Amino acid sequence: VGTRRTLRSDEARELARVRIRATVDAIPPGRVASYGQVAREAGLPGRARLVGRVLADLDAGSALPWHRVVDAAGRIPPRPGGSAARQRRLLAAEGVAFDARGRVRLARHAWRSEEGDEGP
DNA sequence: CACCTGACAGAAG
DNA sequence: TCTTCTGCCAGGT
Repeated sequence: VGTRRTLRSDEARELARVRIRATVDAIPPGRVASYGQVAREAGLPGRARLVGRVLADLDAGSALPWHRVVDAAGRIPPRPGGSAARQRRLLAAEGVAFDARGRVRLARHAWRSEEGDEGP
């Protein structure tokens, strides 16, 4: 192997990304998870921003359900690119309900990795 | 190499 | 409920 000095950290970073993508992919339809939650589920507590980076790097054709990731309060902050509207549409299509303020009703749609896909 | 930005979160006031 | 501040850390300039 030619360049082995950064191999270790590169591998670690790649592993983190893979785990994050796998976690997002595990969020069932009609449910949402926060960035922080995804990070924790992926075994990377406190690294919500990394989750954001990974999602931001996804290519348009990705099959990952990125729209099921919202912020800790169920909000979908306006992002450059206008993906917020698309996200709302995708979530609504899955039956996700929003409150008057435009926040996802976490009480009904928060993902619980432990349980199946049943809600309150 | 220093410095800044960002698909975040949690504590504090 | 909102603002400010601190933690975290990968990437870019």
